[in-house]
Amino acid sequence: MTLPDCPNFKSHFAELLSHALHTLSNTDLDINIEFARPKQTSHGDYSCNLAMQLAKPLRQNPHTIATILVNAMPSSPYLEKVEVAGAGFINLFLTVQTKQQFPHIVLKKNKEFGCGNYGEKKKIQVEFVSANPTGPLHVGHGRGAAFGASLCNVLTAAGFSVSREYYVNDAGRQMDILAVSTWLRYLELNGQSIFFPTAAYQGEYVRKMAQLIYKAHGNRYVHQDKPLPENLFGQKEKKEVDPEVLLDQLILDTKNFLGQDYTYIHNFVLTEQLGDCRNDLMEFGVVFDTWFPEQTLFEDGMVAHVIKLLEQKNYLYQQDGAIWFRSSDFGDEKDRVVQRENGQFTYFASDIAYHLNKFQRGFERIINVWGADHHGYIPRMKGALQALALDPSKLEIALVQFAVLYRNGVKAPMSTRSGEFVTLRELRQEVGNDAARFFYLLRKSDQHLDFDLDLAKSQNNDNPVYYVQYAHARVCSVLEQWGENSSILATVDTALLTSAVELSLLQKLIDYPEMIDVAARELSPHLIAFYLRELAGEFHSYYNSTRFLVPEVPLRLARLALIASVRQVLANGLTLLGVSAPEKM
RNA sequence: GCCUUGGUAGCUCAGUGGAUAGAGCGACCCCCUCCUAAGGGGUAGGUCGCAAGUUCGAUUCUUGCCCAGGGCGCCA
Repeated sequence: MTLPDCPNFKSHFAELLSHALHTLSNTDLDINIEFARPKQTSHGDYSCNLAMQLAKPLRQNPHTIATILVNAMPSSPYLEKVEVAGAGFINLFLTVQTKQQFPHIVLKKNKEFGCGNYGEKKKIQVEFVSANPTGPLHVGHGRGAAFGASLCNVLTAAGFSVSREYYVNDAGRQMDILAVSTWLRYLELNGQSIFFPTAAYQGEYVRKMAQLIYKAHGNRYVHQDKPLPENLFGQKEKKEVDPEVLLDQLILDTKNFLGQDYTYIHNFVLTEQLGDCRNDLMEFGVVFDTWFPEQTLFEDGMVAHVIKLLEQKNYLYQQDGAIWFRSSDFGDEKDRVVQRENGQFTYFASDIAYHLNKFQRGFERIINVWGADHHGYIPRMKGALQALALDPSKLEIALVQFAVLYRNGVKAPMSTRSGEFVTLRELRQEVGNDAARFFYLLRKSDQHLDFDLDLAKSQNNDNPVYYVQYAHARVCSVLEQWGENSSILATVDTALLTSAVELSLLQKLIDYPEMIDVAARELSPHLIAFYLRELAGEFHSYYNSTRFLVPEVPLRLARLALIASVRQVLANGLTLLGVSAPEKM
């Protein structure tokens, strides 16, 4: 017997049971027929609780129903037997021959094994990271990057046409604060004794940018011909003065003072930080199809357009000098400002324009990967979409919790503005890209991640990533010692794979495509990391219990075909996670 | 106060409306004349936060409570 393709056993069995159900009852029972993978092998390869679900509506005991269903089930070439057990479980056992086909399927499909058609080539956009270019990426951003990149890989494998996007906040107040901070440091380099506000960016990288400007242009941006604004000097931060208000005043002063030169400083720091960010992510194996600058939304009038639209639909009003959007009409707790009293549009305003733009680009699904601290932002964004008569269900938000860092058992500060944080680059250098990527995905994205830096940095050999990679390297080593062309393994006889550990390993291979499918449906790339650890574990057991390079040629070939399949699946999974699959360790 | 996410082994965390709740680390005991010991096998370790409810069945769903993280800006 050969399997034509990679069958979806669960849906196949569901059809069989559905057929049986129809012969049993005329009533239209709307029951989802689901299968579980029992922990105990004596409970079969798949088990179904359909009979228990039917017990109440049919008013019969589940065991009787199960027996009737099993007798009415059409036969399947894949099934060895079907048993009724326990309280009324229907347990299905695959034939050994069916399982033994899988090395052939895996080795024939190679990199394609696990790919599915759930996505039906639909266009889907995933926006992630999108950190403000106001400083180096920190380990929190790293989590979003690792999650987003792997999610995109999984969605691609599941058959979507994925577009990866980074939204660049190059137009906001934070960029102004960075530009001013840099200019102040630059003034210091020029011997000016000025006051540096605590609310400005304190990081060392700001001084470095100031030095770059100083080296290239000397005192060009001091504008010695006129006195510096008074606000730069002697401003003790008094308690009654809001430091943010002070900062806004400083931005205004700086813009007025520098005139056209302000644009130079602003663009310089933006280019520097964005370039740094891009390189950092590239080294981390995270690439984007589109870098979308917020600035363009202002330049091409999109923001003005969207404000006008909302105004026409009467969703805006003026109060306290600002313009508000009626997001509370759409379930938000309160209305939100779109234009500040000082005339500046808020981040929210340009974000509405951005999302209108996303919808206009024709994506069937739009996924935003946000830090969980933005969860309160969701109702107003969806509200804005509704106000614009766009379908809010097309927009899905995947929340990623920030990583909370611990150093020497103490929570490490993670503020970009204060300049105290562990950067993604530092983390990558200390634990390596592979370990960092894997570590991030070893827990659910929407869960808090307690990241003990000392442990992570010292972990190295204990890190689960090496466990998985080692399994891959071991297979490579065995195949190398075997020394023949492994392409012949795709067609060798596998009927000699009969031990418990071999059958369990075969079943694990069978599970892979379904695991990918679930990971895509649930936007959960962490499932891959868990799967790989289990597969590697079963392989290591196999390795220790069974010798592969045995003298008997047919047995040797069968076992090599199995471990070559394991290697392929490990490599495929690691690729989705953005982790390398080394041939030697 | 409101929103949100958690509370599962000593620690870090998976998992599931089903059958005997798992892994890694840590502890203890074994296994290299043998394809890489970055490995394997075993032992110990649990009131699945507490209490009600729904259900044939709840650690899983609902509600309440306790504890903890995060969010509640004319920042992004």
